[in-house]
Amino acid sequence: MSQSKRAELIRKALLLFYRNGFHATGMDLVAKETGVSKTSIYKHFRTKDELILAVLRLRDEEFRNWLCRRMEELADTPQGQLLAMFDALEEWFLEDGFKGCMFIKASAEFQNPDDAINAQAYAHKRMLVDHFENLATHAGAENPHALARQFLLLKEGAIVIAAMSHSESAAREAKSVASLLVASGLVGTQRTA
Amino acid sequence: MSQSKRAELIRKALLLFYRNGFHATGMDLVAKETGVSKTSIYKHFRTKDELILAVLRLRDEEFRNWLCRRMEELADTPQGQLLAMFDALEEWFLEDGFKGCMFIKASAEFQNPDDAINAQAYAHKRMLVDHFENLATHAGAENPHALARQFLLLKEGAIVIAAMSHSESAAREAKSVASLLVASGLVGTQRTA
DNA sequence: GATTATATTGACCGATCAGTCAATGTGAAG
DNA sequence: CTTCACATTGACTGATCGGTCAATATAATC
Repeated sequence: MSQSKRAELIRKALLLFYRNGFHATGMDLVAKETGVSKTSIYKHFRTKDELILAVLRLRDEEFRNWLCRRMEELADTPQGQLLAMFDALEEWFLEDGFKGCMFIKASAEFQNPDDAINAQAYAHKRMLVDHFENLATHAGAENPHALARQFLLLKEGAIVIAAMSHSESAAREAKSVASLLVASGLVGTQRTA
Repeated sequence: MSQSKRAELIRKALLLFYRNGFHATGMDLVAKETGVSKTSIYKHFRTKDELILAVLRLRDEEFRNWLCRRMEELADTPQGQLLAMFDALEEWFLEDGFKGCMFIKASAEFQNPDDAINAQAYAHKRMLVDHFENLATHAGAENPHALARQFLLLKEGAIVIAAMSHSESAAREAKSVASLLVASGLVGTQRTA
């Protein structure tokens, strides 16, 4: 199987898992939708869980790339980019087919802490918070780590509520809280940039 | 089937669904664990979805009762009770067997907005936010509705992160943000109570 | 105690689950 | 053109899925 074929298989599997859920999506459906026989799929992924892990790797790369890029495009200062995250989230919430965060859902369906899927889902969040902390540091925050964790809190809350309420308004609500945090945590540093 | 037997069945089913997930928990397991034959179960619940709805009704009642009661026990002013929610959440996160929010997980596993399970999961959140809004009103908040929505945001974010990280620290982080919100949204009203 | 209505049951249904295997197709080396 | 290594396949496995049914146990009525 060529590299591109494999990538396309993972991408199509991602859509199926994202739309229908992990347990609710059978490998027969994955085979039918991708046009690749189940035997071939199992030649490249020893188990369904391994396919899910590959899907999560792709999603992690694509989502973090998209979010970080969008934050950079929407603002040109560290604190501006932090706040712009919620504008990017709002765009995401408004997309057709938005169905919440794939990692939250993966963690919810595979709750065992020893499960590789569970661990990888959380790893995605840790990488995000690391990025936030970098930005917070460059923004001159008093406590970059704490600020980053608070931003993660707001981001996850907004995603969950957006998915459950089928509305994008949580993005703006989260941003208003985030603005307050930035104003409060950057006291004494450049706040007008 | 007596009322108590039925209630016990729902309670045991709740534990199974909470621990293993909805799709991942088969009705055969429910029958085995409750000691009630599958046929009897289906005499009282026409489908698995109806059993899940009954489970969610029980969970909604128990969880909201517990949270509201705990908030009242931990503080005696409206704004104190709002903030005490995060102390209550921390207690919950520290409980053995804490596995996140059942309604978030139900919404994640049944994503179709037309699905009764999806609707009922969100209804739970709306009832919570109504309670928050009541408290915010009595606390003299400038914009009780907005404050309530922000509290929901923080609560859901804290739950998701606590479940994913297998740690209770998100409760305190959320409370620190909430304190800032209360201090900022109650300007001009009694703030020392 | 006989009769009737209701609960409950184990066995069973077709469909689907994750995963496998013998057989076939395919492309490169000789 | 042959051979050989490998990729791909449809058909199949036993287990489990949600849900049903004829038969049995139970309890109330007369």
